Amino acid sequence: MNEEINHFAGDNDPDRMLQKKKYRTPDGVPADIVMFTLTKRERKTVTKTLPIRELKVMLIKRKSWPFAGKWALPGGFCQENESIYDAAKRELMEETGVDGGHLEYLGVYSRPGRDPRGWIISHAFFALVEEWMLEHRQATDDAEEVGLFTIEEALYKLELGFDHRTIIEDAYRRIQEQMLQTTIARQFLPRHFTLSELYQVIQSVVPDFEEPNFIRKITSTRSRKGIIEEVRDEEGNPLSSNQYSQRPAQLYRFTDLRPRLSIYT
Amino acid sequence: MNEEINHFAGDNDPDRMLQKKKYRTPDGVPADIVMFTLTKRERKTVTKTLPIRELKVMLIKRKSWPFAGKWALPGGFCQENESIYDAAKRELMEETGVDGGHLEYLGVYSRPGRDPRGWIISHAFFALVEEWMLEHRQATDDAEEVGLFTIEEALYKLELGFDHRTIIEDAYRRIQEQMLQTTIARQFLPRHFTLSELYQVIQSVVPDFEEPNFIRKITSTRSRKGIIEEVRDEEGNPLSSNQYSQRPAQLYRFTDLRPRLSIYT
DNA sequence: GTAATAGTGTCTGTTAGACATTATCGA
DNA sequence: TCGATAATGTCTAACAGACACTATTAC
Repeated sequence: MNEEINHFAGDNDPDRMLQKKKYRTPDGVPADIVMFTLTKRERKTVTKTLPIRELKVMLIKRKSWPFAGKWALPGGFCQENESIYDAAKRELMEETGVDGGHLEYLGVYSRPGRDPRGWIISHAFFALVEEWMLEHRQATDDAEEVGLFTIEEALYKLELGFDHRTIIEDAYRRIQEQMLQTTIARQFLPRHFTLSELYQVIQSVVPDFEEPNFIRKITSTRSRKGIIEEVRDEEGNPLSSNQYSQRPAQLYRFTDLRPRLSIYT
Repeated sequence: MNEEINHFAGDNDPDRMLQKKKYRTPDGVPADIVMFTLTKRERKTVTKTLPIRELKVMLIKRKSWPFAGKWALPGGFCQENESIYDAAKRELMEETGVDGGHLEYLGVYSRPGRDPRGWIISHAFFALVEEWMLEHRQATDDAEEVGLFTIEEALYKLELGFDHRTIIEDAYRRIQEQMLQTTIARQFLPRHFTLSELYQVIQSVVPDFEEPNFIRKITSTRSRKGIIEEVRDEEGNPLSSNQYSQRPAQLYRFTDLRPRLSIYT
């Protein structure tokens, strides 16, 4: 607490303060974004089937010092007239050309020496975007190379700049947690979806999620059925889709309900 | 991304960079700590009974500009040679004189104009400390007034400086979430505790947690009994305590197990 | 028909939730 | 003895988990 009191050396005039600082201040506060997307790839089979989905992370290849030639997270410096979240939103907009999507704060990375340019405190976010949103950038901005990588590639095969490997690890842990504890799965699904699609989305983010009775459980237990609901047309007939299967499957959508989880209940 | 590239204007020498920055940088990056404690008050009854527990938050009364005379969270500025977490730990140590305790990152507060001293980006933490740890400060540091308040007092009765009301709201939400989803209850309990004590601790942080069959549920269901275990002596006899009741109650301790929660399972 | 995915029937053992009952000890 | 808290008994309905079975469509 004493630091705070003395930091500005008793000067009570905010306008003159900036010239009188006694302590070193950070050299920059960027927002870095771990952009996740779920790629869809058609399977070449005879009959209808679900596309293969795979979780990917978007990285850029740096052109200048530091870490030139290495892969890193997209990011940009925060400015005085915006919050860190604003900076992240702006950055996301610049990368995708789209305003929407899920953007969530991940944490702060401030280990001394993490950035050779000086005292740079980075704020990490993760975003869930659709695959087509990333094509925007590849088309409009040819200054830097853009790549989509699986988590394994990003973590174990690529040389990453800064402490971005740590950030991606943390982001991966967090998206897995959120996938099971919230309804962010909706970000990777159309508004109406089948339960197989939902199950597949969950599994592509959390590979060891296995629930043999998934459909039964989510539709027939009082405590869980609330988070999704059947889609019906104007007359109240259930809507179904046979886009991915011979037999049509019931369509569902997420409700606004969010159950409260507890280890004790 | 372009910001990042241009930020240092192509200068590749880190030593000279600080003099050549073209953009304004933050004026300070403090760590503010929401210190929670659970006070224990003996009940004056004839027979043995559990003490009354109440969640409190520790605030200090500011002596100087800005917000002189208002209550605020304890905090201190982060220095160049430490991480934000280090700064928070240092601050916690200064306030309590103790090194341990639970300290967890809460988030960043960076709304422009939030601090009249300039561009100040605050990082909030929350800590769980024992009541006696706060007496240290009251004894050794008489420069500023220290107070322990209930959440209701802090949020609705006090005039708080900065955006600290928002921070306390967020911290309260978070500690409630963590109380139900993790085993942070252990921070407020002795190493060995009775199930009534555990139940009471949970309830004092999450008042609307009600589980009439709490004891039954936590001891007899396979999925939940793993997080705690009975305490036994060397011969394997169960240990119990009649500190708070006539009939002795079985003592338990937390295990290291942490169940994975999911809205789908 | 066959293949492929959607969805239900059925069975057993476990859990939830409510309420009554017994246990242990101090005063 | 009574009073207070700890812990178990008991009963019904709901749920979990496994596996077999039926349903709907494309080809």
